[in-house]
Amino acid sequence: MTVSVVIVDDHDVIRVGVRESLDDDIEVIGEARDVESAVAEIVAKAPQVVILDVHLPGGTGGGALDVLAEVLHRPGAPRVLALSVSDAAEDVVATVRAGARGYVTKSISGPDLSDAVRRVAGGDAVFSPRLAGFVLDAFGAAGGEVAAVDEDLDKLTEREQEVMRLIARGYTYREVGEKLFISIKTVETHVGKVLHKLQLSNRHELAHWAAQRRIV
Amino acid sequence: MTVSVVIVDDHDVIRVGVRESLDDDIEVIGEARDVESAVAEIVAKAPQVVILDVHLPGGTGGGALDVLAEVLHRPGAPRVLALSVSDAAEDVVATVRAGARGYVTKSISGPDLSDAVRRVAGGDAVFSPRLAGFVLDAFGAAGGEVAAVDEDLDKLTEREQEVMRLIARGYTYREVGEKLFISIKTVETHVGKVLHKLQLSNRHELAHWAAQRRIV
DNA sequence: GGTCGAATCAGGGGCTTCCCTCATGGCGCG
DNA sequence: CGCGCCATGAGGGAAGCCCCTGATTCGACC
Repeated sequence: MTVSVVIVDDHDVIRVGVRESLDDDIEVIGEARDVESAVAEIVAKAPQVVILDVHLPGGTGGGALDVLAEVLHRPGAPRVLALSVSDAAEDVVATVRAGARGYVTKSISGPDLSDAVRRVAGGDAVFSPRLAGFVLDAFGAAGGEVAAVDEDLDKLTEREQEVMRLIARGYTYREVGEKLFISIKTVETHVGKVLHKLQLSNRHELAHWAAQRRIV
Repeated sequence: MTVSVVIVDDHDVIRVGVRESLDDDIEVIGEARDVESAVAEIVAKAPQVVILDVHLPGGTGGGALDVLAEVLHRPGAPRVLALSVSDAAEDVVATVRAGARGYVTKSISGPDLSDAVRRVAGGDAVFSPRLAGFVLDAFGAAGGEVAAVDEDLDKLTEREQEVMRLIARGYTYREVGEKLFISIKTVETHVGKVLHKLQLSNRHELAHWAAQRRIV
């Protein structure tokens, strides 16, 4: 039985690589390079599986998550296999929570990728060995916890996000104030609220937090 | 005139993608997936151009830099086009200083990649538009400066590197002192020397510096 | 045996970070 | 209209960061 797939990745080179690496019993019926065209392509072509790059330009929720949100709630939704260069726990967990049925890194071999696609099409969940631990930790241990990871960012107001980004990049309070034309004390207030809302204790953790979700 | 190339990348998918994206007048005569086999392959096949992934496993100097060091000093050395997901200034500058004749990111299109290969083969230097600025800054402004970037790390003593790593991870001076069983003042001294030797001005820049070379 | 670098540490000064309280003006919502 | 939320900002304090000078010990090297 052949499996139909749509490939979503913003890098031409990688789309070609994925397409050429897949076995003959997997048919590529569409490709897309950003959030908007991915959604359109998936709806139009209705593939069995979507191979989805996690770091995708466009959209508002961080790329791939937008596609998942848009596509999975429809009837006859495809199974989604996430493909990423990142093996950061946050990325994996967020993507799986958003509905991906598998998550493999780009270091996967051609045959293994084909195998992963077939297994996802058949209903299995597929994870690279080193990622399985993250997923089990996040779901097994947490029990019924299904809180969305991304809502953290939504808790911040516009201004807070703006300040947060600059702080995460290493600017001092003074420099942030000069950039945004506000006083240093206002910057302090914003930073204080950001740290509190995100349950962080200092600017280093904030920088790390932002780096993990590629906000910087 | 056809151009001969060797492709070096640890990801099967990307090697396939690059190979398939190249025009017919570019002949792939070899491939490699780590530092050691890359050097062997390049020496054996003597291609005109090497397409080299910047983040390569193996070796001691951070992957691609090892390959460059090993290959470029020989007679009849190939031209090297660096290929990377990263557009970080440090990566670019280090790679170019090590002898690469071009640097493009994986977001490049197939035709553009082929064009870049041909131009590098012909002796041009090729950089993605957004990277050109970094290169010009690093070389134009610095004049005849050719200092190796990696020697920066060598300038640090054992103890300084140890302290540097912990600071880069966000530990406070006090915490570093407790971890290493030395006083906070000694930590301050070490950090001061590290910052001076690396020409950095605070611990945030240090964290960024360390992250760029994957020291953390 | 003297010199030099590495590692250890102290004191102090100036700035930055983080937290606390408090206050004002604007804007939307019931 | 009052209530809450947001953005703005002030004052003050404890802790952290960065820099400076200066000092001791120890081992390596000539």
